[in-house]
Amino acid sequence: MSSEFYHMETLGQILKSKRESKGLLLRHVAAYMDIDQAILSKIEKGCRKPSKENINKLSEILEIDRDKLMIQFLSEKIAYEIAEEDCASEALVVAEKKVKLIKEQNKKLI
Amino acid sequence: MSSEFYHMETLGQILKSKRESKGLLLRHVAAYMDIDQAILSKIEKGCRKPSKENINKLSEILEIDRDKLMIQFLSEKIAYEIAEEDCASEALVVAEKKVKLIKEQNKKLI
DNA sequence: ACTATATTTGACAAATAATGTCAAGTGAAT
DNA sequence: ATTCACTTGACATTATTTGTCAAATATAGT
Repeated sequence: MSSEFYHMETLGQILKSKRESKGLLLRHVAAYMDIDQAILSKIEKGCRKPSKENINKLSEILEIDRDKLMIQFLSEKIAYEIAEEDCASEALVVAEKKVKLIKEQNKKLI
Repeated sequence: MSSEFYHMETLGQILKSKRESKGLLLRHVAAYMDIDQAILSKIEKGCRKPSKENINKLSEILEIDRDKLMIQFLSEKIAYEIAEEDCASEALVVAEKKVKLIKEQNKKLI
């Protein structure tokens, strides 16, 4: 039933497998991103959160759709933040409504 | 169409209206919570995030269902964090899947 | 096993953000 | 004008995040 999610890739796994499939070393990618390779290693290992700029650079050099990476990044961050709460799922449903509302309001301002 | 959300109350509004309907002053509630009343004022104004302990105390003294407050709190935090992203809604859908997965895995560990 | 190279890890400092405290400020009611 | 409730901003303190570096570990070739 939940088996479809069992092998859900983490952001780090996506990044690492893509980097390796392109034959790039940590230092190549880190140099392009202008960060220490230790940080990139930790991002791949999931011990460190990438910044948005990191995400942008990674999507460029690894040729991964930026939205795909960003969705991965945001969803991991959110899930990690709230998973311990019993009402986590309900909060997400309400959050979706709020996001839609905020977006509509932003539209009107343009 | 989105009018049902138009008057969606914020956490601060819920807290303030409930406090006032109970005839409590900021300093009463703040004393019970063991925080400076300036902080409580900012929480009601939305300029300050309450801690989980704050939420617990508030739900007690204002007699608001703790889950209702927590959902309000978490959903606001999440929506605020990601609303600027185009892929915010998609991220929330993925986050829900991840939360469910994490919860199932936690069950198995018990 | 030795070497060279790639990756991972931990310690530490620096920068940034969250939090608490306080006093001055605003506004409404008397 | 005084009082009371609330709000705001400045400031210090504390916690968290971030960057840097070197040592440790793993991996592959010989």
